[in-house]
Amino acid sequence: MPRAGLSREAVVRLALEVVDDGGAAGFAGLTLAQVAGRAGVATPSLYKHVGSLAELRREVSLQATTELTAAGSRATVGRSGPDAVRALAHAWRGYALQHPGRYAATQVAPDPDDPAEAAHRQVAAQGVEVAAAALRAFDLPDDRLVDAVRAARSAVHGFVALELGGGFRLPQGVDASFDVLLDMLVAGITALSVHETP
Amino acid sequence: MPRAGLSREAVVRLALEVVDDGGAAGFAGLTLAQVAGRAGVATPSLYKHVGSLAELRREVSLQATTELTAAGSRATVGRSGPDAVRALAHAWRGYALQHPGRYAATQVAPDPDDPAEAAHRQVAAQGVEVAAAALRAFDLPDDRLVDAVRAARSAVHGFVALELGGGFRLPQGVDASFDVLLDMLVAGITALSVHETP
DNA sequence: CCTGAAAGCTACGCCTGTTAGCCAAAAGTG
DNA sequence: CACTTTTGGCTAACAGGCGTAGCTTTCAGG
Repeated sequence: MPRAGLSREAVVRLALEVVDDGGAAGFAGLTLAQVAGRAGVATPSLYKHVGSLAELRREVSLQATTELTAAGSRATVGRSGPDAVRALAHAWRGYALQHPGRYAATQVAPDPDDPAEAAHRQVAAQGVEVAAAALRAFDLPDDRLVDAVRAARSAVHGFVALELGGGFRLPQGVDASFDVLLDMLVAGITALSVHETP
Repeated sequence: MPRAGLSREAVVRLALEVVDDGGAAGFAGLTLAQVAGRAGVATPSLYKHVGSLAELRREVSLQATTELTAAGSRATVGRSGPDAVRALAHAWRGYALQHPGRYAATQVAPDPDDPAEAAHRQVAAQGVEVAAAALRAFDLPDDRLVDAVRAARSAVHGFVALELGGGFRLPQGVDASFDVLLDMLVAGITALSVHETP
């Protein structure tokens, strides 16, 4: 009986394939049996490379969050102000539409206390950092910056979540609605900065 | 052996208890075994009242959606314009914070084709109707109204989803951030109506 | 070449949901 | 009141999930 030549990285890669193939429910439907099936291996064999299903899910989540952060960072380099906000939002939505399963994995917040999730917390913080940097040109004070980042994340995540969940019945005009939402967001952030000048 | 005196309604009620006790993950963690445990009954006995776990979940989802729609409707009677938008948003968030499990149940969109989910589709449509009515005073044309409703749902749902999921690390200022988000939303919808006057 | 670690495997336990079939309790009927 | 039918429980069993224990085989290093 020859070996399959698995490794921790290979198992995570196969898990990502399973998540990708499962659509928006791919992350919730991730199962060790499916990963083992793709690897051509019996399920318990995976435990030689991964501690548990929960750990594998954390690994997938970390990978997806890293990708999402990178996409946001890539989209905003060389941009500032409203341009940066729109580019960031489109990058987020684009990632979510292209990788619905991975995007769902992105939305599990890491446990603030678990030391095993330190890396996860760090990359999540980097993502917020990217958003904050995109808003730098608005010159907001710290507490308003927090409000603005939260508003941006809420607007985009809410839209994408509803879109992926089938919450928008009329398929037409979804892109246009997103642009309208971004208009509101940009105008709102701009107003925030204006009101701050004494 | 005495009977437990169950009924379909009683099973759904117990399922709602399980969902409530499970926090934000209560809906995902709903299990027939837990419901049976609360009813003091063996798991297979539930099948005399409910066709499957999926059907029970649909029932819970229908109930929760009905409640959320009612809360929105109650909050907006006698209000219009920005006042109505804010009241609706606060009603949505209030329901989500008070009943995180049921709110999660609210977010599963009914299958557009399944005839068994006709009631679910109807009450979901009523919820959108309530939102559209709250925006009536802005006098938006139809396509802009769709954009505005989507923006409102996206902003509030996104905020609540991140809040419940632990996405906001700093516990302070969350209420204030929500109010800032609503300021942006109201201003954005107002701007939509202004731009429409030729 | 030999030894030991690593990577597979099977078997098992416990948890889900679900179906089948049995039996007693309740409800309807002459 | 007695009898029959329906109904709401039960146990047994199966499939499929995660996870553990222990065995065997492969591979790498001395």
